[in-house]
Amino acid sequence: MAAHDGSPRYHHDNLRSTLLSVARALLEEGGPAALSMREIGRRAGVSAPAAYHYFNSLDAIAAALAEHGFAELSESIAAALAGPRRNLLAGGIAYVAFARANPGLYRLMFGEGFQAYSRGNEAIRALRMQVYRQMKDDLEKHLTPGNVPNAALFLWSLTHGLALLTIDGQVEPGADPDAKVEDILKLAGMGLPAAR
Amino acid sequence: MAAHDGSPRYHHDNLRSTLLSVARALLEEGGPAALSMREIGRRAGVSAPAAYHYFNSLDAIAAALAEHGFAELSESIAAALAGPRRNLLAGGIAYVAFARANPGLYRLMFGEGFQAYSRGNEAIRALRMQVYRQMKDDLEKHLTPGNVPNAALFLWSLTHGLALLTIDGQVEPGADPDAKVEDILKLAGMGLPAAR
DNA sequence: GATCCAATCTTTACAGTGTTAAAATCATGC
DNA sequence: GCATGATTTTAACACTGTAAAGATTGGATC
Repeated sequence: MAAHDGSPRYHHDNLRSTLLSVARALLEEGGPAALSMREIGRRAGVSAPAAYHYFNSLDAIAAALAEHGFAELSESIAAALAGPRRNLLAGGIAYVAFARANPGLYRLMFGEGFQAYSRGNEAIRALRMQVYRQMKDDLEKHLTPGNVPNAALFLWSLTHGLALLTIDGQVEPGADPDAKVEDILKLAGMGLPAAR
Repeated sequence: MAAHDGSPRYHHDNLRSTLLSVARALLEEGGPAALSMREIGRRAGVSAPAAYHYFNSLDAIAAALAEHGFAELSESIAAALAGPRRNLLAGGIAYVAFARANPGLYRLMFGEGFQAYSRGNEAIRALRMQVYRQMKDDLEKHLTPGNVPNAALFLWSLTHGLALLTIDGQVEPGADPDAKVEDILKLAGMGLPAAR
């Protein structure tokens, strides 16, 4: 079969990355539960078992997507921390913005997503810890060392919780979502408003 | 067939509640992903379609479990708020303790759990909002009204995030988990420790 | 250029799932 | 004692992930 026409070729050009991008689209359309080997194959114009040449299982595809996601998230936070505002608040805003922009991916990264309680999760837990570490490292520039561990867990819990509640539709978005996030995260810096 | 011997009877005595308790056990063993119509039937000693006399779908069983969970959680929080400490801190500790005691259920209540983005979730979102409302109502006793919305979202995010990170194994438990939770939640009341 | 090889993809098949439809069984009213 | 309605079963359909075996292809070697 000639290679220059549009007819479907037996050898796909770059199947591995096609599979991943198709899977990502699927993930954002229907959440982690919508990831399906057969549907991925279908959309890539290939039969389902073809994917097994590049990934051992559906979980492996999910893990690759999550890995990408962690890299993106980490980079996005780093950019915010190094940006014009140069502070933790900017990092937190970037964190929640990432979740809002990629809700399916964020759920995959931090939700059950995988066969819950199974092995593959070890790698994911490590990647999560890396995000945590990133936050912690920045905190060390601002706090006395003894306070860092609790402060880090405090901030991570707050940001993570806010991100999840946001993509779960439990927060009415409002006109400027970033501003709303900023309002909430600011409370972390000054504690609760004064009692009346 | 006589009814007084131990032989399996055609009519199960109280199948509906048996199904629910079996499902709950399954949920805590393997998380929301482990919920399976056929396995539920198997454990209840009944064939799978039997369950359809009491529930329209697997999602309906999950929804019933979640509903129970919200009632339990709400009651547990209310008890803490009315208990000897009578403050929000006690409520937050109870909240996280509930998640730690019922991780599978908590994930079902607040995770994807269901066919993500599907209809059934409307009821769940409403039940979540009820928990939120409970927290908000208590906050109104302590804050000037204008501050309540943001403070409530702030506290819910923090508590929810901490609960999830805890059951996801991202927080090293330590000797007294409740004390650790208390340490973190206390930071909400006084903001971050002073900069050095 | 012909031939072989390894990589790539397809077909086929198996075990499992949720769910529906029809048939069987039972408990209970008359 | 029998019919009725509630309960449960069996059989079947369409779907899933994945393993095994075969078909196809591009590229290296002669």
